[in-house]
Amino acid sequence: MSALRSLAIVPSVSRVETADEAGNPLVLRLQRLAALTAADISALEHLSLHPRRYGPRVDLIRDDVVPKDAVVVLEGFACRYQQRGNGRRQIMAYLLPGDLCDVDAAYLGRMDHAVGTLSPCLLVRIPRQALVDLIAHHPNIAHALRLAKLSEEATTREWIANLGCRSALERMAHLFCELMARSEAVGLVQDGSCPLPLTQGDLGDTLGLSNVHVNRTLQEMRRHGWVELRGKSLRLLKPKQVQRVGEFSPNYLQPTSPANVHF
Amino acid sequence: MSALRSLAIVPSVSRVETADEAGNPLVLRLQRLAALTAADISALEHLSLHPRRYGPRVDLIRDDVVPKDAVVVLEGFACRYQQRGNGRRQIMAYLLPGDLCDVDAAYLGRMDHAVGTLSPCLLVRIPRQALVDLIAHHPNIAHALRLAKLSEEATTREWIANLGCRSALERMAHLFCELMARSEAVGLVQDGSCPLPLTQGDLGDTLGLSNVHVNRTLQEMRRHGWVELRGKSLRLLKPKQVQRVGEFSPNYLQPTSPANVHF
DNA sequence: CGGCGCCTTGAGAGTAATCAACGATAGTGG
DNA sequence: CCACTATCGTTGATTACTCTCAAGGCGCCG
Repeated sequence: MSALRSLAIVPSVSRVETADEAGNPLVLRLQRLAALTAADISALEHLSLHPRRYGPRVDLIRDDVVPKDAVVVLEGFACRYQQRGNGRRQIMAYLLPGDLCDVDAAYLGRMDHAVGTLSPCLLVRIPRQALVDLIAHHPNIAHALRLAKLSEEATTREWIANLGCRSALERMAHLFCELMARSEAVGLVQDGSCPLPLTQGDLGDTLGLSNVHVNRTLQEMRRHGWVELRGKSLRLLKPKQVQRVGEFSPNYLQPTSPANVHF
Repeated sequence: MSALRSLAIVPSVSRVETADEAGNPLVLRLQRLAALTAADISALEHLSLHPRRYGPRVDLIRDDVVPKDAVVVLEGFACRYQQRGNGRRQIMAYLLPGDLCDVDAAYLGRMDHAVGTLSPCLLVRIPRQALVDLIAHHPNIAHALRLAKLSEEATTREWIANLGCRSALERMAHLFCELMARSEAVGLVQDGSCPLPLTQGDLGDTLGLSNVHVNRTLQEMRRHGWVELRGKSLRLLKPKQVQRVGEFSPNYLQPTSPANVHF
């Protein structure tokens, strides 16, 4: 893995700070999952050429619709969610920068859930055919996308465990650890802080808690000196303790192919 | 869909009741997802030739291990689960007859969860290579497996919604509806009853409830006259009401390709 | 027959939801 | 520039759902 990482290192002196200041998050993400050639990287960057800005709380793919293309998040947080009859909303997955939503759009029928932005976002929509071509001509990318998908599935399972057998405090600790790790993987951690552009209501809809209880749980975390929330960013002051409380282990976020498993 | 179904109908007079009395559940399952040729069906049946019996509560794939092959359930219930540090177990998916576990074993690294039987089971393990060959030579099966995977993912998301924003009674109602629908899809519903070879403890580990509360919730469902639990089978006496309470809609269980969506 | 696992019941404790109100903040329009 | 409004965060009081602990019953298998 460290071998793969070193491929990603670009001398920062020579880098121009462009629109994507920190590098293309999709490239950063997939580079952690498979070795990419220069051609692979430029193909990915080509995909991200014409992103569009979206406001917060905007639906990208509505429930019950047949999606036409995939979505890549470049900036901001989006999510998969379901609006329930009793007025409640359940968020079933976060889409962070570098995440690709519905790669197999080609095989998808009607959506059983919606996809929408949480914060303001910079997004690219990728037509079905472009995705098919990409996968056909770039086996490394295809492999990385498969692993990314496995990672998403594992994350979904982890959320089930989170909701099913942890207290409010434990759930929140686990979620914060996950967000920190995922942010780190796409270069969004600065100074030990990662972005958290969510309202307490959003957190509640994620963790199955009321916004009032989210508020009190956050206060408890602050009281323990575990976390600091300032602006829209999160800092873990005592990462080890938060991980222990949330029973967090980052393995599920970075799946490896059998070929890569040596020990 | 009804066109697909009719392909599956075999004159029952001419059928010999063999070990798999009700037909191969894997075939039944995949036939609902794609049209299969006689060659496809015989290939699937060939896979299931040498099943093995397992007792209840037996681990099939342990946590933290690199799985070597996929598993098909022919009889009984298995599950994906995670054992948590606090002594709790969270079940993250049920594997019913006809379900194929870890089709992409070829791409899987270490498991982040375990797979084990709940009830006594009849199972087949399918070596990686056999699966790769099957997919390569049977495009219809490959397609059906993709849809089955989508169905599993949708089910996992649905469980998140179940845990995150429903009461004990609602969760249980939803789960029972799902089990009934999935059983129906593989010919396991007889007389309005489907198999439910689970203990109340298993249900608790699925729904994020204590076994005591599962017991009381079951009593409430019986008191309402909604369900009947006898032997190890479940009958919905007032299916409509149970569906309403659980906000259940079966769409997520049977994904369709865009090509199949006409209306 | 004894033991074990599972189901059942009761009592009490605790966690989280709901309801209601107020404060802070940011964006909007006059 | 400031009032205005909406959204979000915070707090208190009360309710309710679910858990834990404890004990007894039932049925099955050795």
